Amino acid sequence: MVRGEKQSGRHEEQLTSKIKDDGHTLDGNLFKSLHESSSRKEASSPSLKERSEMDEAPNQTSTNHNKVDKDKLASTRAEMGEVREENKRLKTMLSRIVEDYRSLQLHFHDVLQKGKAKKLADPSTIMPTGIEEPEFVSLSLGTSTSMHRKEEKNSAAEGNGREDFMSIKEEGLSLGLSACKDGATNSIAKIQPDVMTLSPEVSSEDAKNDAMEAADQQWLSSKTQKNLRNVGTEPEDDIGPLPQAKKARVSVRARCDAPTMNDGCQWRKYGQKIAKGNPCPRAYYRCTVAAGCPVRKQVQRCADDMSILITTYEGTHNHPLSASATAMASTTSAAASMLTSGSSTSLRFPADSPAAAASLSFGFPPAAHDPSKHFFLPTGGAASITSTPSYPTITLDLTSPAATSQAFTLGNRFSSSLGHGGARYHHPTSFSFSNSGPSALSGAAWPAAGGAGYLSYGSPAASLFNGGAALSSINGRQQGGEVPVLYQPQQKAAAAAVTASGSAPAGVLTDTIAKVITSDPGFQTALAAAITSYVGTQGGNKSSAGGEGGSQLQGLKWGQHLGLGPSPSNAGAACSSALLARPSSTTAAAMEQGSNGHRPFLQPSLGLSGSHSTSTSPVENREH
DNA sequence: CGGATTTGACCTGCGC
DNA sequence: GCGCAGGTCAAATCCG
Repeated sequence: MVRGEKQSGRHEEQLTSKIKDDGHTLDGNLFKSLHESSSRKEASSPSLKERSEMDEAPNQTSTNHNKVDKDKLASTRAEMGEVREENKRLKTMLSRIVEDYRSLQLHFHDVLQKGKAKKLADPSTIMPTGIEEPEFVSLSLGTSTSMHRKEEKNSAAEGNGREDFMSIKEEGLSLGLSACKDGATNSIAKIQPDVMTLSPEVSSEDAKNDAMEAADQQWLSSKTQKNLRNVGTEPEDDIGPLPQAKKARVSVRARCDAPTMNDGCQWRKYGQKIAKGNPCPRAYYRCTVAAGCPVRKQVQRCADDMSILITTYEGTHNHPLSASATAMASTTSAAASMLTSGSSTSLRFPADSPAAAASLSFGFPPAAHDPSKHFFLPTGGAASITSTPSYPTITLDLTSPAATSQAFTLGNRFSSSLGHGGARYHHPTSFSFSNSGPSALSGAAWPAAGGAGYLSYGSPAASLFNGGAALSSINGRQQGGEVPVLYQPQQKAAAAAVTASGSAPAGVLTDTIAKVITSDPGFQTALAAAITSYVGTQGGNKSSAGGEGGSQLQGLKWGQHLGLGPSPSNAGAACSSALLARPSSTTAAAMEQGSNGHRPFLQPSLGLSGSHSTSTSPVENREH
């Protein structure tokens, strides 16, 4: 009896001390234990009372024992009273802590909402470099986040709070997101909860990811050895020689009138060379978004068809990316990931599939590519993946020589920079691409976003996604939001917007999308990376898919859909509805309101040309 | 005047 | 070892 009380008292002491220790940093376990202990005491207290009352009866038979027992009883009751008081105290404490926790949570959400509102209201606050932009996404092109993971291990202790924070914010986002703990690489990221590194982090692929990282770092190392004065303090310098591996490249072929495709990043030309077998010079660019960013790109026109621009990306951004650049980075990252992980996915549509017939028409003659690794869709119009063994490269072919009549032109994209007089030419800021059907949008929008690696899967879903993403970026940059409706979830809107014919019926398309998504884990991973690049940047905020469905898709839901969702049709429907979402700047606010203040699925693009006097891509301001 | 581009020179890797 | 090709550097030049 007394022993039970003592035990109970000890338990309370432990609890009290724990509460004192933890203060307001209350976690779920503490909540649980407090609740349990309280209820336990509630349960235990009456039993003690009953026992003491039961003990009272025999005490009346012996006066000797009576005194002793009465003393015991009194002391026991006194103890019980103490316990009850302590119980009350604990309950009060618990409720206070819960209250504090909830008010903090509310305050936190308030702050988030205010920040978003500010950002939406004042586009001038957009930081082109992304340094102070809390919703940028750090993406690795063809690399994993193992570098970050290493640092996570090192700073595991100090990262705990942050991990809790992320877990709160992301609410179980399980698409391979990991908190970006750039550590030395990006100290800013440490204090930016929304800065994340996206990568398909499948545990079984950790080794492969590490290999990729090694490849990347080796490349960086070799570069920095030669170029210490430029990037002397860059963290890559600290990385020593690493196992032999080739750096993955992602090459993009697209019809583009402009000298370069604009991908949301800032590039500086550092060289030009006439490559063998091509009269057109190859231009070399390096990313200037952040000092020392190792990402390079090569731009060259196709010798066979001058209208085709071949852009090859390589390297890993060491800085957060704007939303528009994220589109490129995420897609190319996924493509490179697929490449280096050995996944040679080829999505094949049924021969009679309307999706196959009506969608991807950016086929490319096999002879023009390295025949070593080719993946073509059977319908002729196809996305191709090229991988050269010596230098692993994925070629994303977004060209369609036949569909010039359906050229899709996105003009005046950088009206802001043009308005500032930064650009002398109108044409470089627009581009036209040839495609057909809904995927035409992806083809057209791809260069706008700077990449659409998922197209390499030949999936209309991916195409649509990238189209939507890129279009959202474009729309986000339009002044006053006065942009033509390019694509909408509704089939009617799509038909009205896309003058090109050949749109596949939405239902069939959705069906195909569902099949594609559910049948190919590689695609799931890639698509997940792309989606999380948008969902994830919202820090786990519920994202509205917008459009007619208006379904709110959290990261978790995406994970469920993309992973092993219970229903393939659900997955397809969910993805298609989300992929088709096109929140223009004019509708973004409405969407936000219509979804309990949650942000739309696709955010307006940020920081394309920013405050730079010239356009995002300097080359665009000049004629070669 | 500062920043971006141009362009010839230089470096490196690879094949013969 | 040599030549070639790809890639990079950096001084000169251009441009706003």
